[in-house]
Amino acid sequence: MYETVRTINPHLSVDCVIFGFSKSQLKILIIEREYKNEYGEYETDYKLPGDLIHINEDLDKAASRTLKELTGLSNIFLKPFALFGQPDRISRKIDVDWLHTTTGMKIMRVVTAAYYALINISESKSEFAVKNNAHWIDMNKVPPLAFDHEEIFRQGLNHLRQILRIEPIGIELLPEKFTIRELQSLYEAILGIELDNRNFRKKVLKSSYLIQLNEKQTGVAHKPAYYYRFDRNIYEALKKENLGFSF
Amino acid sequence: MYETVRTINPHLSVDCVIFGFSKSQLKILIIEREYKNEYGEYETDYKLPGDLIHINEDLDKAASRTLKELTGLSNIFLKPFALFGQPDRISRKIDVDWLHTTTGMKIMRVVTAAYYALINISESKSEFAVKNNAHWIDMNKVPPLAFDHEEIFRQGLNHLRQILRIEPIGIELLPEKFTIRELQSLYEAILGIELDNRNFRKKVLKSSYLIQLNEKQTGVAHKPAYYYRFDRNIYEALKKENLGFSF
DNA sequence: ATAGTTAGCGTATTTTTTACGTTAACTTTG
DNA sequence: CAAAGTTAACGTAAAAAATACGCTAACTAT
Repeated sequence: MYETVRTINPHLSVDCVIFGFSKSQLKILIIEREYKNEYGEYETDYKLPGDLIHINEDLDKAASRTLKELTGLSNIFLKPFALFGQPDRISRKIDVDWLHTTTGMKIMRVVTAAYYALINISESKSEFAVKNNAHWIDMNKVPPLAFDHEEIFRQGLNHLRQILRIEPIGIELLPEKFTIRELQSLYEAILGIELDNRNFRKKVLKSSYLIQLNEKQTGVAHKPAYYYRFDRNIYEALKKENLGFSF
Repeated sequence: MYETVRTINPHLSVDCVIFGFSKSQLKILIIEREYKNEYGEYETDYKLPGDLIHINEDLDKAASRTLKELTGLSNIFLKPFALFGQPDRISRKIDVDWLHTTTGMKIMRVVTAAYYALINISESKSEFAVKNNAHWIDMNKVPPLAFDHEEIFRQGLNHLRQILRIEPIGIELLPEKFTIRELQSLYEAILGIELDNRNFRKKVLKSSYLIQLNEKQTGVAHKPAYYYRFDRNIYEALKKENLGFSF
Protein backbone atom coordinates (compact mmCIF):
# COMPACT_ATOMS: atom_id res chain seq x y z
CA MET A 1 0.00 0.00 0.00
CA TYR A 2 2.72 2.41 0.96
CA GLU A 3 4.46 1.68 -2.30
CA THR A 4 1.31 2.70 -4.16
CA VAL A 5 1.11 5.99 -2.36
CA ARG A 6 4.67 6.76 -3.31
CA THR A 7 4.44 5.95 -7.02
CA ILE A 8 0.99 7.11 -8.01
CA ASN A 9 0.27 10.65 -9.10
CA PRO A 10 -3.20 11.18 -7.63
CA HIS A 11 -3.94 14.29 -9.69
CA LEU A 12 -3.85 12.88 -13.17
CA SER A 13 -5.41 9.97 -14.93
CA VAL A 14 -5.98 8.62 -18.41
CA ASP A 15 -9.12 7.04 -19.82
CA CYS A 16 -9.41 5.22 -23.11
CA VAL A 17 -12.30 4.97 -25.51
CA ILE A 18 -11.43 1.97 -27.64
CA PHE A 19 -13.49 1.44 -30.75
CA GLY A 20 -13.83 -1.87 -32.47
CA PHE A 21 -15.93 -3.14 -35.34
CA SER A 22 -17.49 -6.52 -35.82
CA LYS A 23 -20.62 -7.88 -37.48
CA SER A 24 -21.50 -4.49 -38.92
CA GLN A 25 -21.56 -2.95 -35.48
CA LEU A 26 -19.39 -0.36 -33.85
CA LYS A 27 -18.37 -1.40 -30.36
CA ILE A 28 -16.46 0.05 -27.47
CA LEU A 29 -14.41 -1.62 -24.82
CA ILE A 30 -15.50 -1.34 -21.19
CA ILE A 31 -14.19 -3.08 -18.12
CA GLU A 32 -15.81 -4.30 -14.96
CA ARG A 33 -15.38 -2.50 -11.67
CA GLU A 34 -15.98 -4.36 -8.44
CA TYR A 35 -17.04 -2.62 -5.26
CA LYS A 36 -18.78 -3.30 -1.96
CA ASN A 37 -22.28 -1.90 -1.66
CA GLU A 38 -23.78 -0.50 1.56
CA TYR A 39 -24.53 -4.03 2.82
CA GLY A 40 -20.95 -5.10 2.30
CA GLU A 41 -21.83 -7.21 -0.73
CA TYR A 42 -19.71 -7.20 -3.85
CA GLU A 43 -21.30 -5.60 -6.85
CA THR A 44 -20.09 -4.89 -10.34
CA ASP A 45 -20.50 -1.98 -12.65
CA TYR A 46 -18.62 -0.64 -15.66
CA LYS A 47 -16.06 1.95 -16.59
CA LEU A 48 -13.76 2.85 -19.42
CA PRO A 49 -10.26 1.37 -19.28
CA GLY A 50 -8.17 3.97 -17.50
CA ASP A 51 -6.12 4.64 -14.41
CA LEU A 52 -4.23 7.19 -12.41
CA ILE A 53 -0.80 7.79 -13.85
CA HIS A 54 2.49 7.18 -12.07
CA ILE A 55 4.79 9.88 -10.88
CA ASN A 56 7.01 10.96 -13.76
CA GLU A 57 5.06 8.87 -16.22
CA ASP A 58 4.36 10.26 -19.66
CA LEU A 59 0.66 10.59 -20.36
CA ASP A 60 0.78 8.69 -23.65
CA LYS A 61 2.75 5.93 -22.02
CA ALA A 62 0.31 5.82 -19.13
CA ALA A 63 -2.55 5.34 -21.55
CA SER A 64 -0.79 2.43 -23.25
CA ARG A 65 0.22 0.85 -19.95
CA THR A 66 -3.27 1.14 -18.53
CA LEU A 67 -4.85 -0.40 -21.58
CA LYS A 68 -2.37 -3.26 -21.48
CA GLU A 69 -2.93 -3.91 -17.79
CA LEU A 70 -6.67 -3.83 -17.96
CA THR A 71 -7.36 -5.54 -21.26
CA GLY A 72 -4.17 -7.21 -22.42
CA LEU A 73 -4.16 -5.10 -25.55
CA SER A 74 -0.79 -3.70 -26.57
CA ASN A 75 0.71 -1.85 -29.49
CA ILE A 76 -2.44 0.16 -29.93
CA PHE A 77 -2.06 3.67 -31.24
CA LEU A 78 -3.81 5.87 -28.69
CA LYS A 79 -4.54 9.49 -29.42
CA PRO A 80 -5.63 12.11 -26.90
CA PHE A 81 -8.83 13.91 -27.86
CA ALA A 82 -10.04 15.78 -24.80
CA LEU A 83 -9.48 16.72 -21.20
CA PHE A 84 -11.91 16.36 -18.35
CA GLY A 85 -11.05 18.46 -15.38
CA GLN A 86 -14.12 19.75 -13.60
CA PRO A 87 -13.46 19.75 -9.86
CA ASP A 88 -16.70 17.87 -9.20
CA ARG A 89 -16.29 15.08 -11.71
CA ILE A 90 -15.51 12.75 -8.82
CA SER A 91 -18.44 13.37 -6.54
CA ARG A 92 -20.59 10.27 -6.38
CA LYS A 93 -19.99 8.35 -3.19
CA ILE A 94 -19.49 5.12 -5.05
CA ASP A 95 -16.70 6.64 -7.11
CA VAL A 96 -14.95 8.28 -4.16
CA ASP A 97 -15.12 5.04 -2.17
CA TRP A 98 -13.84 2.96 -5.05
CA LEU A 99 -10.83 5.22 -5.47
CA HIS A 100 -10.18 5.02 -1.77
CA THR A 101 -10.19 1.23 -1.62
CA THR A 102 -8.15 0.75 -4.78
CA THR A 103 -5.50 3.39 -4.11
CA GLY A 104 -5.54 3.80 -0.35
CA MET A 105 -5.78 7.54 -0.87
CA LYS A 106 -8.51 10.10 -0.39
CA ILE A 107 -8.82 11.38 -3.91
CA MET A 108 -11.35 14.06 -4.74
CA ARG A 109 -9.92 15.83 -7.74
CA VAL A 110 -8.48 14.17 -10.80
CA VAL A 111 -7.97 15.64 -14.21
CA THR A 112 -8.17 12.95 -16.82
CA ALA A 113 -6.79 12.89 -20.33
CA ALA A 114 -9.13 11.04 -22.65
CA TYR A 115 -7.60 8.91 -25.39
CA TYR A 116 -9.21 7.06 -28.22
CA ALA A 117 -8.05 4.20 -30.38
CA LEU A 118 -9.33 2.06 -33.19
CA ILE A 119 -8.64 -1.64 -33.42
CA ASN A 120 -10.02 -4.52 -35.36
CA ILE A 121 -11.51 -7.15 -33.16
CA SER A 122 -9.59 -10.24 -34.11
CA GLU A 123 -10.11 -13.47 -32.22
CA SER A 124 -6.88 -13.44 -30.26
CA LYS A 125 -7.32 -9.91 -29.13
CA SER A 126 -10.89 -10.29 -27.95
CA GLU A 127 -9.86 -13.40 -26.02
CA PHE A 128 -7.32 -11.33 -24.19
CA ALA A 129 -9.89 -8.73 -23.41
CA VAL A 130 -12.50 -11.12 -22.08
CA LYS A 131 -9.95 -12.79 -19.85
CA ASN A 132 -9.40 -9.49 -18.13
CA ASN A 133 -13.06 -8.65 -17.52
CA ALA A 134 -13.16 -6.36 -20.48
CA HIS A 135 -16.15 -6.45 -22.81
CA TRP A 136 -16.95 -5.27 -26.27
CA ILE A 137 -20.25 -3.46 -26.08
CA ASP A 138 -22.42 -2.36 -28.96
CA MET A 139 -22.12 1.38 -29.23
CA ASN A 140 -25.87 1.75 -28.90
CA LYS A 141 -26.12 -0.38 -25.77
CA VAL A 142 -23.55 1.17 -23.49
CA PRO A 143 -24.64 0.70 -19.84
CA PRO A 144 -24.27 3.39 -17.17
CA LEU A 145 -20.58 4.00 -16.57
CA ALA A 146 -18.56 5.15 -13.57
CA PHE A 147 -17.44 8.75 -13.04
CA ASP A 148 -18.14 10.90 -16.09
CA HIS A 149 -17.20 8.10 -18.44
CA GLU A 150 -20.45 8.28 -20.35
CA GLU A 151 -19.65 11.84 -21.29
CA ILE A 152 -16.12 10.83 -22.24
CA PHE A 153 -17.49 8.08 -24.46
CA ARG A 154 -19.97 10.47 -26.03
CA GLN A 155 -17.27 12.97 -26.88
CA GLY A 156 -15.01 10.19 -28.11
CA LEU A 157 -17.68 9.04 -30.52
CA ASN A 158 -18.19 12.57 -31.68
CA HIS A 159 -14.50 12.91 -32.26
CA LEU A 160 -14.44 9.67 -34.24
CA ARG A 161 -17.16 11.01 -36.50
CA GLN A 162 -15.22 14.18 -37.14
CA ILE A 163 -12.06 12.23 -37.91
CA LEU A 164 -13.92 10.01 -40.35
CA ARG A 165 -14.57 13.01 -42.57
CA ILE A 166 -10.86 13.59 -42.90
CA GLU A 167 -9.11 10.25 -42.96
CA PRO A 168 -9.91 6.68 -43.97
CA ILE A 169 -10.39 5.16 -40.57
CA GLY A 170 -11.02 1.69 -41.90
CA ILE A 171 -7.33 0.87 -41.90
CA GLU A 172 -7.41 0.37 -38.19
CA LEU A 173 -10.86 -1.06 -37.72
CA LEU A 174 -11.13 -3.66 -40.45
CA PRO A 175 -9.31 -6.97 -40.85
CA GLU A 176 -6.44 -7.36 -43.30
CA LYS A 177 -8.77 -8.10 -46.19
CA PHE A 178 -12.31 -6.87 -46.47
CA THR A 179 -15.02 -6.12 -48.99
CA ILE A 180 -16.25 -2.72 -50.06
CA ARG A 181 -19.54 -3.57 -48.43
CA GLU A 182 -17.82 -4.11 -45.08
CA LEU A 183 -16.09 -0.77 -45.40
CA GLN A 184 -19.43 0.82 -46.14
CA SER A 185 -21.02 -0.87 -43.13
CA LEU A 186 -18.25 0.56 -40.99
CA TYR A 187 -18.91 4.06 -42.25
CA GLU A 188 -22.61 3.61 -41.72
CA ALA A 189 -22.09 2.35 -38.18
CA ILE A 190 -19.89 5.26 -37.22
CA LEU A 191 -21.95 7.95 -38.85
CA GLY A 192 -25.28 6.40 -37.99
CA ILE A 193 -26.69 6.96 -41.48
CA GLU A 194 -27.22 4.89 -44.60
CA LEU A 195 -25.12 5.44 -47.67
CA ASP A 196 -25.85 4.73 -51.31
CA ASN A 197 -23.89 1.62 -52.15
CA ARG A 198 -23.09 2.63 -55.74
CA ASN A 199 -21.88 6.09 -54.89
CA PHE A 200 -19.94 4.90 -51.89
CA ARG A 201 -18.15 2.37 -54.04
CA LYS A 202 -17.31 4.96 -56.66
CA LYS A 203 -15.97 7.42 -54.13
CA VAL A 204 -13.89 4.97 -52.19
CA LEU A 205 -12.39 3.22 -55.19
CA LYS A 206 -10.88 6.48 -56.38
CA SER A 207 -8.40 6.39 -53.51
CA SER A 208 -5.08 4.92 -54.48
CA TYR A 209 -4.50 3.09 -51.20
CA LEU A 210 -7.38 0.65 -51.67
CA ILE A 211 -5.99 -2.41 -53.48
CA GLN A 212 -8.20 -5.07 -55.02
CA LEU A 213 -7.07 -8.61 -54.27
CA ASN A 214 -7.38 -11.64 -56.54
CA GLU A 215 -9.71 -13.28 -54.09
CA LYS A 216 -13.48 -13.38 -53.73
CA GLN A 217 -15.87 -14.16 -50.96
CA THR A 218 -17.07 -17.75 -50.82
CA GLY A 219 -20.20 -19.30 -49.40
CA VAL A 220 -22.31 -16.19 -49.55
CA ALA A 221 -25.84 -16.35 -50.89
CA HIS A 222 -25.23 -13.72 -53.54
CA LYS A 223 -22.65 -12.62 -56.05
CA PRO A 224 -19.33 -12.88 -54.20
CA ALA A 225 -17.46 -9.66 -53.64
CA TYR A 226 -13.78 -9.09 -54.23
CA TYR A 227 -11.60 -8.60 -51.21
CA TYR A 228 -9.55 -5.44 -50.84
CA ARG A 229 -6.70 -4.34 -48.63
CA PHE A 230 -5.28 -0.98 -47.57
CA ASP A 231 -1.83 -0.04 -48.74
CA ARG A 232 -0.44 1.67 -45.70
CA ASN A 233 2.59 3.09 -47.48
CA ILE A 234 0.57 4.87 -50.12
CA TYR A 235 -1.79 6.14 -47.49
CA GLU A 236 0.93 7.50 -45.22
CA ALA A 237 2.65 9.18 -48.14
CA LEU A 238 -0.56 10.91 -49.19
CA LYS A 239 -1.23 11.99 -45.64
CA LYS A 240 2.18 13.52 -45.27
CA GLU A 241 1.71 15.41 -48.51
CA ASN A 242 -1.54 16.93 -47.36
CA LEU A 243 -0.36 17.74 -43.89
CA GLY A 244 2.63 19.43 -45.38
CA PHE A 245 0.43 22.39 -46.06
CA SER A 246 -0.91 22.70 -42.58
CA PHE A 247 2.33 23.81 -41.08
CA MET B 1 4.15 32.76 0.36
CA TYR B 2 2.57 30.21 2.62
CA GLU B 3 -0.80 31.18 1.33
CA THR B 4 0.39 30.46 -2.18
CA VAL B 5 1.59 27.04 -1.25
CA ARG B 6 -1.75 26.22 0.24
CA THR B 7 -3.93 27.34 -2.64
CA ILE B 8 -1.94 26.40 -5.72
CA ASN B 9 -2.22 23.03 -7.38
CA PRO B 10 1.37 22.47 -8.52
CA HIS B 11 0.52 19.64 -10.90
CA LEU B 12 -1.74 21.41 -13.33
CA SER B 13 -1.53 24.55 -15.36
CA VAL B 14 -3.25 26.29 -18.23
CA ASP B 15 -1.67 28.13 -21.13
CA CYS B 16 -3.46 30.30 -23.64
CA VAL B 17 -2.75 30.91 -27.29
CA ILE B 18 -4.65 34.09 -28.04
CA PHE B 19 -5.02 35.03 -31.66
CA GLY B 20 -5.71 38.53 -32.84
CA PHE B 21 -5.87 40.18 -36.24
CA SER B 22 -4.83 43.66 -37.22
CA LYS B 23 -3.41 45.28 -40.33
CA SER B 24 -3.79 42.11 -42.36
CA GLN B 25 -1.63 40.19 -39.94
CA LEU B 26 -2.37 37.38 -37.60
CA LYS B 27 -0.90 37.97 -34.16
CA ILE B 28 -0.59 36.14 -30.91
CA LEU B 29 -0.41 37.44 -27.39
CA ILE B 30 2.72 36.82 -25.35
CA ILE B 31 3.75 38.19 -22.00
CA GLU B 32 7.06 39.11 -20.49
CA ARG B 33 8.75 36.96 -17.91
CA GLU B 34 11.37 38.46 -15.63
CA TYR B 35 14.13 36.42 -14.09
CA LYS B 36 17.60 36.80 -12.59
CA ASN B 37 20.41 35.52 -14.75
CA GLU B 38 23.55 33.84 -13.42
CA TYR B 39 25.08 37.23 -12.57
CA GLY B 40 22.04 38.22 -10.56
CA GLU B 41 20.89 40.70 -13.20
CA TYR B 42 17.27 40.94 -14.23
CA GLU B 43 16.51 39.74 -17.70
CA THR B 44 13.32 39.36 -19.66
CA ASP B 45 12.03 36.72 -21.98
CA TYR B 46 8.63 35.65 -23.19
CA LYS B 47 5.96 33.08 -22.54
CA LEU B 48 2.34 32.42 -23.32
CA PRO B 49 -0.20 33.74 -20.83
CA GLY B 50 -0.79 30.90 -18.42
CA ASP B 51 -0.43 29.82 -14.84
CA LEU B 52 -0.72 26.99 -12.38
CA ILE B 53 -4.30 26.42 -11.37
CA HIS B 54 -5.68 26.70 -7.86
CA ILE B 55 -6.79 23.77 -5.81
CA ASN B 56 -10.38 22.93 -6.73
CA GLU B 57 -10.37 25.36 -9.60
CA ASP B 58 -12.09 24.40 -12.81
CA LEU B 59 -9.67 24.29 -15.74
CA ASP B 60 -11.80 26.53 -17.96
CA LYS B 61 -12.16 29.02 -15.15
CA ALA B 62 -8.43 28.91 -14.48
CA ALA B 63 -7.74 29.77 -18.11
CA SER B 64 -10.08 32.76 -17.96
CA ARG B 65 -8.67 33.95 -14.65
CA THR B 66 -5.11 33.63 -15.81
CA LEU B 67 -5.76 35.55 -18.97
CA LYS B 68 -7.50 38.28 -17.01
CA GLU B 69 -4.69 38.57 -14.48
CA LEU B 70 -1.93 38.64 -17.01
CA THR B 71 -3.43 40.71 -19.78
CA GLY B 72 -6.55 42.39 -18.46
CA LEU B 73 -8.64 40.61 -21.06
CA SER B 74 -11.95 39.23 -19.86
CA ASN B 75 -15.03 37.63 -21.33
CA ILE B 76 -12.97 35.79 -23.89
CA PHE B 77 -14.24 32.45 -25.03
CA LEU B 78 -11.37 30.06 -24.43
CA LYS B 79 -11.40 26.57 -25.83
CA PRO B 80 -9.07 23.73 -24.89
CA PHE B 81 -7.29 22.17 -27.84
CA ALA B 82 -4.49 20.01 -26.46
CA LEU B 83 -2.66 18.67 -23.45
CA PHE B 84 1.04 18.82 -22.80
CA GLY B 85 2.18 16.37 -20.22
CA GLN B 86 5.63 15.03 -20.97
CA PRO B 87 7.51 14.57 -17.70
CA ASP B 88 10.49 16.50 -19.04
CA ARG B 89 8.70 19.53 -20.38
CA ILE B 90 10.04 21.50 -17.44
CA SER B 91 13.72 20.73 -17.62
CA ARG B 92 15.61 23.89 -18.54
CA LYS B 93 17.25 25.42 -15.51
CA ILE B 94 15.82 28.83 -16.27
CA ASP B 95 12.28 27.43 -16.24
CA VAL B 96 12.75 25.42 -13.06
CA ASP B 97 14.28 28.43 -11.30
CA TRP B 98 11.56 30.75 -12.44
CA LEU B 99 8.87 28.45 -11.10
CA HIS B 100 10.74 28.22 -7.83
CA THR B 101 11.00 31.98 -7.32
CA THR B 102 7.43 32.73 -8.37
CA THR B 103 5.70 29.93 -6.47
CA GLY B 104 8.11 29.13 -3.65
CA MET B 105 7.82 25.48 -4.61
CA LYS B 106 10.12 22.99 -6.26
CA ILE B 107 8.06 22.10 -9.30
CA MET B 108 9.37 19.62 -11.82
CA ARG B 109 6.31 18.13 -13.40
CA VAL B 110 3.31 20.05 -14.62
CA VAL B 111 0.68 18.94 -17.06
CA THR B 112 -0.74 21.90 -18.89
CA ALA B 113 -4.02 22.29 -20.67
CA ALA B 114 -3.62 24.47 -23.74
CA TYR B 115 -6.45 26.82 -24.62
CA TYR B 116 -6.94 29.02 -27.62
CA ALA B 117 -9.08 32.05 -28.22
CA LEU B 118 -9.81 34.53 -30.96
CA ILE B 119 -10.32 38.18 -30.29
CA ASN B 120 -10.39 41.31 -32.32
CA ILE B 121 -7.73 43.73 -31.33
CA SER B 122 -9.70 46.83 -30.52
CA GLU B 123 -7.95 49.88 -29.12
CA SER B 124 -9.17 49.54 -25.55
CA LYS B 125 -8.27 45.93 -25.33
CA SER B 126 -4.77 46.27 -26.65
CA GLU B 127 -4.19 49.12 -24.21
CA PHE B 128 -5.07 46.75 -21.40
CA ALA B 129 -2.71 44.17 -22.69
CA VAL B 130 0.24 46.50 -23.10
CA LYS B 131 -0.24 47.84 -19.60
CA ASN B 132 0.32 44.34 -18.27
CA ASN B 133 3.49 43.61 -20.20
CA ALA B 134 1.59 41.67 -22.78
CA HIS B 135 2.42 42.12 -26.45
CA TRP B 136 0.78 41.32 -29.73
CA ILE B 137 3.36 39.62 -31.89
CA ASP B 138 3.16 38.92 -35.57
CA MET B 139 2.60 35.22 -35.99
CA ASN B 140 5.68 34.95 -38.16
CA LYS B 141 7.94 36.74 -35.70
CA VAL B 142 7.36 34.88 -32.49
CA PRO B 143 10.53 34.99 -30.36
CA PRO B 144 11.85 32.02 -28.38
CA LEU B 145 9.37 31.20 -25.64
CA ALA B 146 9.67 29.68 -22.18
CA PHE B 147 9.01 25.99 -21.45
CA ASP B 148 7.51 24.23 -24.46
CA HIS B 149 5.40 27.23 -25.35
CA GLU B 150 6.68 27.37 -28.90
CA GLU B 151 5.32 23.90 -29.49
CA ILE B 152 2.04 24.88 -27.85
CA PHE B 153 1.79 27.89 -30.13
CA ARG B 154 2.60 25.79 -33.18
CA GLN B 155 -0.12 23.30 -32.35
CA GLY B 156 -2.52 26.10 -31.57
CA LEU B 157 -1.96 27.61 -34.99
CA ASN B 158 -2.45 24.23 -36.58
CA HIS B 159 -5.69 23.86 -34.70
CA LEU B 160 -6.84 27.27 -35.84
CA ARG B 161 -6.25 26.28 -39.44
CA GLN B 162 -8.28 23.14 -39.02
CA ILE B 163 -11.11 25.06 -37.41
CA LEU B 164 -11.16 27.58 -40.21
CA ARG B 165 -12.19 24.87 -42.64
CA ILE B 166 -15.28 24.21 -40.60
CA GLU B 167 -16.52 27.47 -39.17
CA PRO B 168 -16.41 31.16 -40.05
CA ILE B 169 -13.81 32.30 -37.60
CA GLY B 170 -14.02 35.93 -38.64
CA ILE B 171 -16.82 36.62 -36.19
CA GLU B 172 -14.37 36.69 -33.36
CA LEU B 173 -11.37 38.17 -35.06
CA LEU B 174 -12.79 41.05 -37.04
CA PRO B 175 -14.28 44.32 -35.84
CA GLU B 176 -18.04 44.91 -35.86
CA LYS B 177 -18.02 46.00 -39.47
CA PHE B 178 -15.54 44.95 -42.08
CA THR B 179 -15.10 44.57 -45.81
CA ILE B 180 -14.99 41.34 -47.75
CA ARG B 181 -11.38 42.12 -48.52
CA GLU B 182 -10.55 42.24 -44.81
CA LEU B 183 -12.22 38.90 -44.28
CA GLN B 184 -10.18 37.52 -47.13
CA SER B 185 -6.97 38.91 -45.67
CA LEU B 186 -7.80 37.18 -42.43
CA TYR B 187 -8.25 33.87 -44.17
CA GLU B 188 -5.04 34.37 -46.07
CA ALA B 189 -3.15 35.24 -42.90
CA ILE B 190 -4.36 32.16 -41.09
CA LEU B 191 -3.92 29.73 -43.93
CA GLY B 192 -0.74 31.31 -45.22
CA ILE B 193 -1.89 31.17 -48.83
CA GLU B 194 -3.37 33.59 -51.35
CA LEU B 195 -6.96 33.28 -52.40
CA ASP B 196 -8.70 34.40 -55.58
CA ASN B 197 -10.62 37.49 -54.67
CA ARG B 198 -13.55 36.86 -57.00
CA ASN B 199 -14.11 33.29 -55.94
CA PHE B 200 -13.63 34.08 -52.29
CA ARG B 201 -16.26 36.76 -52.53
CA LYS B 202 -18.70 34.44 -54.25
CA LYS B 203 -18.23 31.68 -51.75
CA VAL B 204 -18.46 33.84 -48.69
CA LEU B 205 -21.47 35.85 -49.83
CA LYS B 206 -23.53 32.69 -50.12
CA SER B 207 -23.60 32.40 -46.34
CA SER B 208 -26.71 33.87 -44.82
CA TYR B 209 -25.01 35.31 -41.76
CA LEU B 210 -22.98 37.88 -43.68
CA ILE B 211 -25.07 41.03 -43.87
CA GLN B 212 -24.24 43.93 -46.18
CA LEU B 213 -24.49 47.34 -44.53
CA ASN B 214 -25.55 50.59 -46.15
CA GLU B 215 -22.15 52.03 -45.61
CA LYS B 216 -19.01 52.22 -47.71
CA GLN B 217 -15.37 52.77 -47.04
CA THR B 218 -14.19 56.37 -47.33
CA GLY B 219 -10.81 57.84 -48.11
CA VAL B 220 -9.45 54.84 -49.91
CA ALA B 221 -7.55 55.22 -53.18
CA HIS B 222 -9.85 52.90 -55.07
CA LYS B 223 -13.48 51.98 -55.45
CA PRO B 224 -14.82 51.96 -51.89
CA ALA B 225 -16.05 48.64 -50.59
CA TYR B 226 -19.30 48.02 -48.72
CA TYR B 227 -19.05 47.15 -45.07
CA TYR B 228 -20.52 43.90 -43.81
CA ARG B 229 -21.35 42.48 -40.43
CA PHE B 230 -21.90 38.98 -39.06
CA ASP B 231 -25.36 38.06 -37.86
CA ARG B 232 -24.57 36.01 -34.82
CA ASN B 233 -28.09 34.68 -34.42
CA ILE B 234 -28.29 33.27 -37.90
CA TYR B 235 -24.86 31.79 -37.51
CA GLU B 236 -25.59 30.11 -34.19
CA ALA B 237 -28.84 28.70 -35.51
CA LEU B 238 -27.08 27.20 -38.52
CA LYS B 239 -24.36 25.77 -36.34
CA LYS B 240 -26.85 24.10 -34.06
CA GLU B 241 -28.60 22.57 -37.05
CA ASN B 242 -25.42 21.07 -38.40
CA LEU B 243 -24.15 19.84 -35.09
CA GLY B 244 -27.47 18.19 -34.51
CA PHE B 245 -26.32 15.44 -36.80
CA SER B 246 -23.13 14.72 -34.99
CA PHE B 247 -24.81 13.11 -32.03
C1' DA C 1 -36.09 -23.70 -61.97
C1' DT C 2 -37.04 -19.68 -59.39
C1' DA C 3 -36.81 -16.21 -56.03
C1' DG C 4 -33.90 -13.44 -53.22
C1' DT C 5 -29.72 -11.06 -52.46
C1' DT C 6 -25.65 -8.21 -53.00
C1' DA C 7 -21.81 -7.01 -56.49
C1' DG C 8 -20.37 -4.11 -59.76
C1' DC C 9 -20.71 -1.03 -63.61
C1' DG C 10 -22.94 2.79 -65.86
C1' DT C 11 -25.51 7.26 -66.98
C1' DA C 12 -27.74 11.55 -66.39
C1' DT C 13 -28.34 15.68 -63.46
C1' DT C 14 -27.17 18.90 -60.15
C1' DT C 15 -23.92 21.30 -57.29
C1' DT C 16 -19.44 23.01 -56.23
C1' DT C 17 -14.97 24.54 -57.44
C1' DT C 18 -11.71 26.78 -60.30
C1' DA C 19 -9.97 30.04 -63.60
C1' DC C 20 -10.22 34.24 -65.48
C1' DG C 21 -12.55 38.61 -68.11
C1' DT C 22 -14.50 43.17 -67.44
C1' DT C 23 -16.33 47.50 -65.82
C1' DA C 24 -16.90 50.78 -61.73
C1' DA C 25 -15.30 54.05 -58.49
C1' DC C 26 -12.15 56.00 -55.96
C1' DT C 27 -7.14 58.56 -55.07
C1' DT C 28 -2.56 59.81 -56.41
C1' DT C 29 0.68 61.62 -59.66
C1' DG C 30 2.67 64.52 -63.14
C1' DC D 1 -7.15 67.83 -64.88
C1' DA D 2 -6.12 63.78 -67.47
C1' DA D 3 -3.85 59.54 -66.92
C1' DA D 4 -2.36 55.87 -64.12
C1' DG D 5 -2.98 52.85 -60.35
C1' DT D 6 -5.80 50.22 -57.30
C1' DT D 7 -9.43 47.36 -55.46
C1' DA D 8 -14.68 46.41 -55.77
C1' DA D 9 -18.13 43.93 -57.72
C1' DC D 10 -20.35 41.27 -61.08
C1' DG D 11 -20.22 37.72 -64.61
C1' DT D 12 -19.20 33.52 -67.59
C1' DA D 13 -17.35 29.17 -69.01
C1' DA D 14 -15.25 24.89 -67.95
C1' DA D 15 -13.91 21.24 -64.86
C1' DA D 16 -14.69 18.41 -60.95
C1' DA D 17 -17.43 16.37 -57.33
C1' DA D 18 -21.72 14.88 -55.40
C1' DT D 19 -26.28 12.84 -55.98
C1' DA D 20 -29.89 9.94 -57.69
C1' DC D 21 -30.99 6.04 -59.97
C1' DG D 22 -31.10 1.79 -63.66
C1' DC D 23 -29.48 -2.55 -64.78
C1' DT D 24 -27.08 -7.06 -65.29
C1' DA D 25 -24.04 -10.66 -62.94
C1' DA D 26 -23.30 -14.28 -59.81
C1' DC D 27 -24.13 -16.61 -56.04
C1' DT D 28 -27.41 -19.57 -52.43
C1' DA D 29 -31.70 -21.19 -50.44
C1' DT D 30 -36.18 -23.14 -51.43
